[in-house]
Amino acid sequence: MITIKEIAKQLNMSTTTVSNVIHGKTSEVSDETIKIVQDFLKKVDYVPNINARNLAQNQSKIIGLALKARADKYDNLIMDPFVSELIGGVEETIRNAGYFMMLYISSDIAEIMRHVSTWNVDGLILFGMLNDDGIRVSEKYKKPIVCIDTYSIEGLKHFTNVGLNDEQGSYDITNYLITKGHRKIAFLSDNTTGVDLARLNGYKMALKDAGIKYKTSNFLKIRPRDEDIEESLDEICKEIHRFTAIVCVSDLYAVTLMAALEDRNINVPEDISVVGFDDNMLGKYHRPALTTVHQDIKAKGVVAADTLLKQLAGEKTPNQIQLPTHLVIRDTVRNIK
Amino acid sequence: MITIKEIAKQLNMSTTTVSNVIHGKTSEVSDETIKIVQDFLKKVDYVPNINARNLAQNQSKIIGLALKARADKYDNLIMDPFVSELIGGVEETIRNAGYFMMLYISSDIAEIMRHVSTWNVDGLILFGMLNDDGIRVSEKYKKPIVCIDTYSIEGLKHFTNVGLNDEQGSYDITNYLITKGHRKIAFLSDNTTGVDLARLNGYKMALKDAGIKYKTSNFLKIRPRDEDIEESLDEICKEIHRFTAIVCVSDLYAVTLMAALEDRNINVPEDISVVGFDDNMLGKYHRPALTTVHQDIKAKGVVAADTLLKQLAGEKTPNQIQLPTHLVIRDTVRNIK
DNA sequence: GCAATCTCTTTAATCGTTATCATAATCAAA
DNA sequence: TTTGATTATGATAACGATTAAAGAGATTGC
Repeated sequence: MITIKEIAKQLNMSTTTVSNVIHGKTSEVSDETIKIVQDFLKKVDYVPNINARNLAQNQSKIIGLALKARADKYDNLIMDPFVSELIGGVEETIRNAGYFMMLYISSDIAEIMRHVSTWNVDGLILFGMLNDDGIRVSEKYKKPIVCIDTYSIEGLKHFTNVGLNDEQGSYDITNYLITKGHRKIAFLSDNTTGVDLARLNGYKMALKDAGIKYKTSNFLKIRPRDEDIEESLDEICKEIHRFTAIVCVSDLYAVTLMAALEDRNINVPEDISVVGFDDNMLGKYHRPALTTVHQDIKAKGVVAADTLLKQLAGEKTPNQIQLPTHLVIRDTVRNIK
Repeated sequence: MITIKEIAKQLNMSTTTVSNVIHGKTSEVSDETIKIVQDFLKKVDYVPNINARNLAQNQSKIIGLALKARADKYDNLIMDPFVSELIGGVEETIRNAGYFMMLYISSDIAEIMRHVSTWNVDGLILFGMLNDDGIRVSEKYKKPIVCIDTYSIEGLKHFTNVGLNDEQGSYDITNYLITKGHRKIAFLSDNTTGVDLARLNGYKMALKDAGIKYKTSNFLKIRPRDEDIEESLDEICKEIHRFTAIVCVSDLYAVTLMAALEDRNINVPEDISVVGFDDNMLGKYHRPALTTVHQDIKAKGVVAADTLLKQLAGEKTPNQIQLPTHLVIRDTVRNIK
């Protein structure tokens, strides 16, 4: 690899001049010299040594994307088929801005922060990572952080969050069921924190606005995608007769549930209506096709990256950015009016 | 951020001594000094400046993972839901070995190589990237490269490839159909290169071994996931009556096809049998559940990363590593014997 | 007692860029 | 002709870590 010093020597000029040309400081260099240097740079296929540059400028041009991962491999964001869209959105955006992406998959926010300071990472995107515990660690880190899908109150005070109006989306689809005559509506999820809690609240609010009382027995708890999921599906299917519709916290669970229902000869939507949230392939190719709430997961990545880039450029950004959702009406809801 | 120089000054010793302790060169430093330095390092929470270190050592501890991406967003590896598993496999493996991962999503191999030399990347994993054209560019790059799912003859001469025995997997599932009495078997794919070609060949070979003649009309061409897919599905469904079974090049296409069949009241497996390849969620949650060929996509990433790490350590590795596949018999094949 | 041998520590060069400041050259105005 | 301003170029010190080579003390052997 050829260096600036070597180029300067071969062209009989100083490193400063070469460096100025590289950085387009045209006012400092004569047109003639600029041409000579540029031609030579092209000829020798010069690539800067980024370590030297970053050392001199105390920067890195790296943006970190940290994804939550638990030891339990089935509850691991990277195992979710649709994160790759988000990753793609982030990568594309930051590469267009001249940055690089370093990907961390870990549950240990302290470990990530250590990496991040080692590499002098310019900014960080946290996806699904930030609990109140992580805030303390992240605060030490003086560079911009943007979170995705965080509902931590503490976190929102300190960092920008990009997410959906999960509550509204969930409200809308529950309300859609109600307009179709459903009143006995269950909610299916595997936990009641973060995004899932917001979706649960939207569901509850729609019930309330329709004058339907929410009982805890309306909540169907499914196990995460692990060995016990079959057992919990079995329990859920036994409860099904109490409802005419089920709001699932995600398309994945909606499709999982529908497979289990079909195995037990319970028909969707004739016997029970099912709706999801996310609008991904899983529901799109299912038959009957899943009625669900659409979100643009790639856009989440793009917007988060854009926001971070703005912060790096010194711009102010809002604390909370909510991307829109909309209903996708397909074939899993029966009109029972 | 505290530097070695500053630490040395505060402890009244030289940077060399501090550096030696950091690098565990215990033979060079007295036990007493080691303890003093280590305690101090912990106290001030020292993190090395990686740019300075890499500059001095001419390395980067970065491994690049390059994924093919076309401008056409529907034929883009990162849009494939199941790449994320592979990414996770790579990341986990290299992080455990003290490396970092930089992700490139691009179709321009020259651009990637430029990034890679800028960053002094220690090694590279190419997924779906390497055509004969890319070889020339990659050869200039003197560091280890491991490919995933490459069938380029030229490429295999130069770089290690990690993949499946796609031919065998495809042979096996076609053969399974034959043992169930099928003889009029179509093959569905969107192209005939690389992995898809290998799978096509396996299918053809199984046909041949069973004394069944392959005709070009057996090949059903589906369009990639873009606007025209519906049109091509329509054409395919009209041809369906000529066959009793269809071997799809992937689970994704199998599921896409089955949705289209259902929309036309053609039943699987009563009217036609369908099999896939990959064994992912899509087929698992479909009803009837998809009979398919299993591959471990995360393992691909892990093995590729392991192989690269071995090469970085100076070990020799085989030119070609093929991971096993196996049949997953579910409910989309009818016995017509 | 003196050189030889170990231990441990220090000095200083190096990696490739950037950035500050100084110098040199050119030109115009006073 | 001096002065000042402008433009082009050069010399050199950072940036933070690694590392070869030299130096300083302490210990040993004869």
